[in-house]
Amino acid sequence: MSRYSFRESEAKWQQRWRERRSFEAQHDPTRPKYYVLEMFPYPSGKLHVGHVRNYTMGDLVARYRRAQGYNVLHPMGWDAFGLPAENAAIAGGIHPAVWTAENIASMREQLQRMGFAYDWSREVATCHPEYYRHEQKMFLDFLAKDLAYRRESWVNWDPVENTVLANEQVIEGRGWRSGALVEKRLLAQWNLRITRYSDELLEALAGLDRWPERVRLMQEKWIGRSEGARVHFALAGQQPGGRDEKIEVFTTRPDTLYGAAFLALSPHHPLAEELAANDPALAEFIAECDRMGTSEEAIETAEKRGYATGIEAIHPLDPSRVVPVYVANFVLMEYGTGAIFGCPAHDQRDLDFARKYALPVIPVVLPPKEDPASFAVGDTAYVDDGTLFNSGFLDGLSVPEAKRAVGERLEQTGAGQRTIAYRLRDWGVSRQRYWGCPIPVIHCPDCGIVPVPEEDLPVELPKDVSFDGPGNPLDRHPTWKHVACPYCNSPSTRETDTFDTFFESSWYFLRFCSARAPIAFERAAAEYWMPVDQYIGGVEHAVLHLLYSRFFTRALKECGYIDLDEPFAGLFTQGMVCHQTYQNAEGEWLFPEEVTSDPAGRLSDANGRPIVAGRLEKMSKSKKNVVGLDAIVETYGADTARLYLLSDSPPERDLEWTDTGIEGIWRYVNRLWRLVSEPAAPLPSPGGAVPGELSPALTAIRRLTHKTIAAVTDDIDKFRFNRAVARIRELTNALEDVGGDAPEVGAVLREGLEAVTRLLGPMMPHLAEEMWQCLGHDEMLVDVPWPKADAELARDEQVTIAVQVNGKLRATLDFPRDAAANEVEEAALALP
RNA sequence: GCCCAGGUGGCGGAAUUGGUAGACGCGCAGGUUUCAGGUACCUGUGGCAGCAAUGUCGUGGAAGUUCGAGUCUUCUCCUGGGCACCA
Repeated sequence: MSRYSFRESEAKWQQRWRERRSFEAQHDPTRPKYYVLEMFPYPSGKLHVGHVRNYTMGDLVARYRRAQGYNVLHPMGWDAFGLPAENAAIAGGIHPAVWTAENIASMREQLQRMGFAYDWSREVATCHPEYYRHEQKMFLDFLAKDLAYRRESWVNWDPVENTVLANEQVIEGRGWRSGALVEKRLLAQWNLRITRYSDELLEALAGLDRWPERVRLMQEKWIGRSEGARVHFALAGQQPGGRDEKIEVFTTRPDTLYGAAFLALSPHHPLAEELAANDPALAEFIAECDRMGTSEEAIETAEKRGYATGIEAIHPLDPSRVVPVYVANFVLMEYGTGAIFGCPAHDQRDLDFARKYALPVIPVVLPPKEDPASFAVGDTAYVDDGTLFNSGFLDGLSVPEAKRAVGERLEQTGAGQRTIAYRLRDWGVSRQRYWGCPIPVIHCPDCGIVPVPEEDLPVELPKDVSFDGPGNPLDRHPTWKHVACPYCNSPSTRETDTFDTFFESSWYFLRFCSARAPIAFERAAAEYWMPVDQYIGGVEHAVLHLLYSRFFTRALKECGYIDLDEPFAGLFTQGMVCHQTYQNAEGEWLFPEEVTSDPAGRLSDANGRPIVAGRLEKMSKSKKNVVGLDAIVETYGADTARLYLLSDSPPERDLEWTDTGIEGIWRYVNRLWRLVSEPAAPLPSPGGAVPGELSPALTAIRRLTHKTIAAVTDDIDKFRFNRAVARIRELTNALEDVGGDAPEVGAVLREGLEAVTRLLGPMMPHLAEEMWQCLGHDEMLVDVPWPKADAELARDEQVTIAVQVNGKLRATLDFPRDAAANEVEEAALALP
């Protein structure tokens, strides 16, 4: 009994594919294209099985579409800028460029050993000037179109990484990478005007019908559109400086305007800051608000607090009424106008505030079936629809009607206008780090901030930097930042901030279309290949990379690079790979190989101390539940690892890595190999027809073969890879029972074996090539088209009908497919 | 708090439109091979009762629609994920 020798086989076929350049994509507008892309990795050092699961799915799609006749583009590259390289430099004295290059080399080697069908001629690494020079040019174009601007603003400061984070990178008040509590700082920052496309990015989500609903929903929430109105409140009486001041508030409930009991300003509202200049108590209150904003616990337990400024504002619809103006800790400067009006009766937070400061609670929306004379709001604000009352000209209207009526009135009187507010903020892209793309601008004492002229690009990172001081090494570099102003020649300094690394990943899919072009990308190539037909990656990028890329594509369109809105037509978000975790009594994590199990299932470490098996968690170095890819490939080969990653769980769900699971696949691999290398019946030469007259058993095999082809094709189309694998195994099991000397046995067996081989091709490409060759074919399987099921053969001649009485199965009856209904009924009724 | 997704054997998971629940695999049990263990191969495997044919119970829980519900409806519990002083 021979074992499949994956070592020789995998190396052999990888070399053949490379020699024949099987996977190099050619721009050919006469052929239908298919662009498959997996989110490119950060070159952290080693590939882990989570990466491999992602790329195995992408490779399956790429090879499948290729077999279907598409001109497939399936590239790979490296998201090569980022902090770990810089941290390695600080810790180990190795230059980020060297560290990154070494990691890329070893990860490329690992990918190639997996046999992925990448077009390596298009490989890119974002840290090369040949790559990032193009995004410097893009940035200059963005500046010209006012899509990029610099502004002093409150930013999220990560005290561990010593850099700024975008809102999207702050998760529960902590840096998305470092996990450190984020602080607020006022800094001059470069921003990209993503908010220009707020509405478009939101509207277009509806058209992304091959995206997971979940991701679209998350982006929708992130953009956070809300319709409302801006309302102007004039200040009453004597004003500071005697000026005619107004406070502009934003509200989504203009219908409740008559219920207004107070105005509240953000602590950073210009008026609040102005008042604080002459009011030490207010200044102290504002300082207090700033202090508590940062700690997580403070946000959790923060009570709604306000400071009464003593100022009053005139009600815009009823000049006889005035409301007090507070500065309040719960009003955000960044959302709406930084000021609100409070309607305690119909907003819970406003109600809490009003109760605390003894403000009036005036109900203006009457719930259905309530008596206007007796209705009162207790501890719970009434937020639903009803009939307006206590509201002048609005009385009797429903909430939507009142919103419209107030909007119209405000616009007539000039006291406000209807508007739309978004949660989405502009994207701050400045990072105070070395290992990123330099922002191509120069600070000139005479001309101000000026762009680097295009002919001076790229602005390259200096190689001779030191990491032994605090802050940004670029800033400390002795010469790099000192330049003459390109416009007036005055001694000037370069911008030392670099781009957020999401800048690079926002357009790499375009670069792949013409990866060696002297420009960012050739328009014709990009318009042929784009959009990406199938994008595959982790759901953790649902609002980061995926939103930035959608924005970037639109920004590039506005700058005339390409006529395209959406970069990714199809998106699939795969689950994580998890593994059991192990902890000892001290709570220290152990590697799986450090844990042994006795016959009773008790776990212990090498010294016999007891070990507790923890929950399944995403593989991570800190929890030591990682599985080394090299060891797996060394023991079982790439194909076995690939099939395991496809077979055990639905691709969108998390997968638990188990050693016994991969051993099961390894047994299957050997069974397959035996099935073709030692066939149970003499096989006819390839290409022969299967005889028409067959025994019922052989007919059943043929039927299963064609049913399997149809079902697997459908399953792959729908990303049900685990089911596709199960179907192929079912057919394999059936073929193992086939045997005999009659010539038609061999013919049926060959048909089945060839189907199994071709269906497995995109999953286990090396083994499938080996099987295909063993079956006597000269051409490579990679060039063989996808099999087609014969619909006639796949159809059942006999159907089994269940007979149920009161929902309980009592008998089953077999009928020919075209049996008449009454015939079946009669037979059923004839049963005892 | 709000919004999603999901609860099916010991485990991962299958189950077109409501129509034979548990495909495929892991594990487990018995067997063959082996000096032995492991490997490999074969057979069996939802629970309960029974030698068996078979009966009966079974898709988180409760109710409902239906000849018939894992699938549809309502309520509820649990798990995972996302968002959150958003005016």
